[in-house]
Amino acid sequence: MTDVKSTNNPLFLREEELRQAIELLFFAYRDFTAGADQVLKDYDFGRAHHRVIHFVGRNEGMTVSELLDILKITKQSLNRVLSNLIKRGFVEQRQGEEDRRQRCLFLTEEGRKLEQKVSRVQRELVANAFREAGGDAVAGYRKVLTGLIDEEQRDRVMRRVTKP
Amino acid sequence: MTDVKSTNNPLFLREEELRQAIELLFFAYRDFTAGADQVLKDYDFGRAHHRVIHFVGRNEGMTVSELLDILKITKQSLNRVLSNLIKRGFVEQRQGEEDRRQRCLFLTEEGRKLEQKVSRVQRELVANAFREAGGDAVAGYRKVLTGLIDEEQRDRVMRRVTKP
DNA sequence: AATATATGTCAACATGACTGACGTAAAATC
DNA sequence: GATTTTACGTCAGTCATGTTGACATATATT
Repeated sequence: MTDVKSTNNPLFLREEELRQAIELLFFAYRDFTAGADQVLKDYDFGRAHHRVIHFVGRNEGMTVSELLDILKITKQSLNRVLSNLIKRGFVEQRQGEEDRRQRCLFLTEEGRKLEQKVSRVQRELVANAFREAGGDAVAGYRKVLTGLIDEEQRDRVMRRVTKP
Repeated sequence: MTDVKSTNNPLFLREEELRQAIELLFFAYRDFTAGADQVLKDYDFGRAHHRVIHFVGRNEGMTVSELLDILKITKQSLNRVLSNLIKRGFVEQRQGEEDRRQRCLFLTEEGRKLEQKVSRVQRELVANAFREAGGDAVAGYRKVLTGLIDEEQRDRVMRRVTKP
């Protein structure tokens, strides 16, 4: 039987390298989200609330359907967390000026405070990782992660990420 | 009022850079998992099953508690998916030889096939991103993601990731 | 012999996703 | 002006996956 693991088999090395990259992403994402989750628990909010606060914070005045498009969840799913956030005064809605069917979303003062608090934890984690890794590594991180985004939507997503 | 967004304010640039890095991670992870989820749906398996198959595949003979430690979920949670995988013949348990309380976990032939199938989708995605980004970028990706892993456990996790 | 550990299991519950159906107001189109 | 489409909300039921807490069983360790 052929020794697939032979050191000189470039295909195996490639596969192993890819498997490691995949696992690395799993562990990094797990620990990356852990800090924010901890803070949110004090408010009885979960990751779903966080995502709403994050994206509304970065796109003040965005509509509900824009948010749905980013999150890729159903409106019923969104509605549960969104109406909760509104009821508890972290997010507010204003009728669209041009199209009055739209509900434009904004963070309240309270919402902005929470966003800052949670974001800070994550930013500090990423800042440390960036500092340790160095500028070239950061550029590489960006390149690779960009390449992981669904090609069909990559441009649109990247415009959203880098625009605000 | 001070213009916090002034182009010459390095603090703002830093914060914006970090926010973009965070969002990038969110979108990349979302799309990275989408492909695997699709395949798993055909088997009526979810992400939880995938994680078990992945880690058992990469650590044949690992014990239940090792797996629990990696996944950071409760044994009750694990048990639901694990017993399902066993019942359906994708994973098997063997009593530990040294410590007979332990249940060592292995993929069956069927399990290995599924693991390959799902892994392949993800590996192709990552391979494309790596190819587009280039070798230096890949090194940077690894450095940064490693830095995102909880410092306390980083060495242990990295040994696990790179060992097998 | 007593205690600790590895695992399994029952029961109840929370979160956040889903589908499907239906309603309402406003915009767009015929 | 009537009709259709769009943006959003909502009710109802389901599913996947996580949680706590309590308890059982076999095996190791002390």
